[in-house]
Amino acid sequence: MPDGAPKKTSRIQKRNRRLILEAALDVFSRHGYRGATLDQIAAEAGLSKPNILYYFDGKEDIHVTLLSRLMDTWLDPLVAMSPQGEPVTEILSYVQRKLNMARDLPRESRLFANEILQGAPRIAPELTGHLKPLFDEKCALIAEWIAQGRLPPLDPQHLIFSIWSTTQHYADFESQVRILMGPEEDPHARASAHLRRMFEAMLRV
Amino acid sequence: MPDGAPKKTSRIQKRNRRLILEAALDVFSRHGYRGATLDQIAAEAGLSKPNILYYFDGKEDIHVTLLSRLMDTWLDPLVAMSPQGEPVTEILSYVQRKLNMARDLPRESRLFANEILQGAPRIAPELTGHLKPLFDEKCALIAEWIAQGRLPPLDPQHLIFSIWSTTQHYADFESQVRILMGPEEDPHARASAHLRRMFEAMLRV
DNA sequence: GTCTATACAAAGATAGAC
DNA sequence: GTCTATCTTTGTATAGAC
Repeated sequence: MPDGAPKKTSRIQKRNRRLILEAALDVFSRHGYRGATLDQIAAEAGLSKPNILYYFDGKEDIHVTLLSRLMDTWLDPLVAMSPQGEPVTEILSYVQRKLNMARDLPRESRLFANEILQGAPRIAPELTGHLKPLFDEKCALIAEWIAQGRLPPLDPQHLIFSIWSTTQHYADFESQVRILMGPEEDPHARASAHLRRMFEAMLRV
Repeated sequence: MPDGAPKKTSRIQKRNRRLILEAALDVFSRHGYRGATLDQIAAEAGLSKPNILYYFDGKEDIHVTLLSRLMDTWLDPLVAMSPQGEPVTEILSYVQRKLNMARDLPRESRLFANEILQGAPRIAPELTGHLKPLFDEKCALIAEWIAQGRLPPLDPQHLIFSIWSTTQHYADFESQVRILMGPEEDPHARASAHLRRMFEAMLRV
């Protein structure tokens, strides 16, 4: 492409790839990698199975494409935790953003959960390459806040694990939560209040 | 069986059923229901595939048998939370028992996580029948402690969710934790100290 | 009770017409 | 680019000998 010619991805191609990835997110998040079938994805996308394979090299290609494209969105709330802000506020806001994400993007949460649960066979490189540096950076930030006496002495790594697990629980274990809570007027609001209280208590110097 | 005749389960039958369930726990917890194959289970159990199907009616039969047999063990730590004890001690002990369980029985944790994650299709009745009543009972106990002023006003249901999620995280998301923590001398001890501090802070009146 | 051989179904992928 | 038809592999389950 010497003269900067476009990659020739037509409008219809973009649309179909988007349709496929949207359907795949649905199916993979509900059934896991092995449990998902191309037939289901094709049916949900409203395309034929061979047509799916015209746009992607195969089932695994669809899966890794999905995971890669969603990784940035998934990490956004942590990226937004800023050295400029007030420590307790920053962390409590992070908890809220993460909980909102579990509410708004439960399929994405379950997609990642399925993959990690089975040993992260297809996403380990992304974790090492993208998540780990970000994780280390934010742990260092929290450690600095502690050193400055702006946070009580706590374990930055395990604090982040606790934030992840408590918030994602509402997406990943939604079926169990629903069975145990019964019909609830506003489940998100109660969870939000609970987590704010919990982490507030923990972060008090 | 009028005269109380034994069910005629020979020693070898018991042994083989045990071998199969042990192998199945391994395979199902690593790959999920759909991802697991009878070939793998047979290979790990050291038996032939048809022999597996002599002892169980099929793949699903093995799976539900596993889940049912493990349910009691799984709920033990919560059952042990006693009205007689001191509230804060009882809850902190529960956290520790649950964390120990994630360390000692990670396969069981992942088996349940896989099932819940996919909507609990095969275990919903057990959840409704066994887990729900126990959950309600313990929520009522915590609510009583709060009413007596022995605990701060917190949300019993979400407190239990937070305990489950933070402790099981170390089993269910072990692959991610390992990538992020690197080689660790005693990961369990650090997690244990962190969770004790966190829930202690939260439970302080 | 256990095995070999095999039936049967599901699912990933390809061929080739249009 | 999209389809129908089909190949191939894999996986659950059964038949029947021993």
